[in-house]
Amino acid sequence: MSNFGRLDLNLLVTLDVLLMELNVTRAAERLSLSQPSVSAHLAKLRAFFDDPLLLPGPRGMRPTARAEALREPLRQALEVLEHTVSPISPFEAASANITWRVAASDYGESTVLLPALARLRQAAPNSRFGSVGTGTNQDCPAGGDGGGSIWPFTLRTAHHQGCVNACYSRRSMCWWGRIGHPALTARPTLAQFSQLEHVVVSPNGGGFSGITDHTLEQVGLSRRVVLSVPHFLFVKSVIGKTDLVAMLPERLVRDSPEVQIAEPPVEIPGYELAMLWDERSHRDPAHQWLRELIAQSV
DNA sequence: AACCGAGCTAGAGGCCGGTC
DNA sequence: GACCGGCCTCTAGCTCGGTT
Repeated sequence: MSNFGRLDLNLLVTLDVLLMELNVTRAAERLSLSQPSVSAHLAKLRAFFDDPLLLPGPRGMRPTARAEALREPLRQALEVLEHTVSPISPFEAASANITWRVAASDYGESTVLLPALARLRQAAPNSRFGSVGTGTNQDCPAGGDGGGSIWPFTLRTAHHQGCVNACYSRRSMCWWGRIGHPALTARPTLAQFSQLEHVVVSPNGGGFSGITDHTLEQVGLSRRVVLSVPHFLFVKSVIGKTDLVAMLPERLVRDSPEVQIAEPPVEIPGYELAMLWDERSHRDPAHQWLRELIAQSV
């Protein structure tokens, strides 16, 4: 149809009802239009199809052969359209068969995803769950195979423009070193603390400063960061087997037998545990369901 | 603000089938 | 055949909302 682009698709709805009712007045009532309006629609349809479509007959109208040929394909096409534009149905986790992908650091995996995993498996047994690392320069994930993506424990950066951010927990930082580390029992001054050899976690790779360094900068000091690693769990091994010390999330190492905690000579502000997700996934029912589950599990 | 299109009400007229 | 009722079509004048 060469002039299809100029066709008012509402006219097809009118035609569909006309072919069901075979009566302009009843079609108008069904469409909540006036009878002259439906009559005008019919006139436009006749002009478009270059066919009378409906002819006056005994007790109503009779469809032409062209109209009869249109009836079923039109009905099917409108059903597809109606389904396409109808409101999104609520997410049914029990029967859903989708794949979620979540970007998280190893700390996020152990403290956020692990507690959520059992509930996730129970509530959505037919769905899959993929944990992907927080690599360098990654933008907000755009959504998985019909599921979605979430970034727990990620600091908002320029790469996360267009993401929705929800903080669901505040965490504190503690000073950690190996069992028997002399510095941790000597209650060092701030200057002595700064001279110790530190290890930092840089999930994006290669960074040598963090919240602690920003705090020290404000009092005119800087610490010796001699090791930067991308994974939190590796730091546990490092500080348990060397004289390096680290400022780490309290929950990460509190059950580790090789390390001990000490009060740092300076108060380090805590951090927000947050989820980030693509704005396009914000209203997706499956995505909303997973976000809610993770938030409840933390 | 002017214009345009869609839709409304109200009214007139034509066509058709049923009834007397 | 005349009359009546139901239905369709068209026109006029109006409102309303969107566009220019």
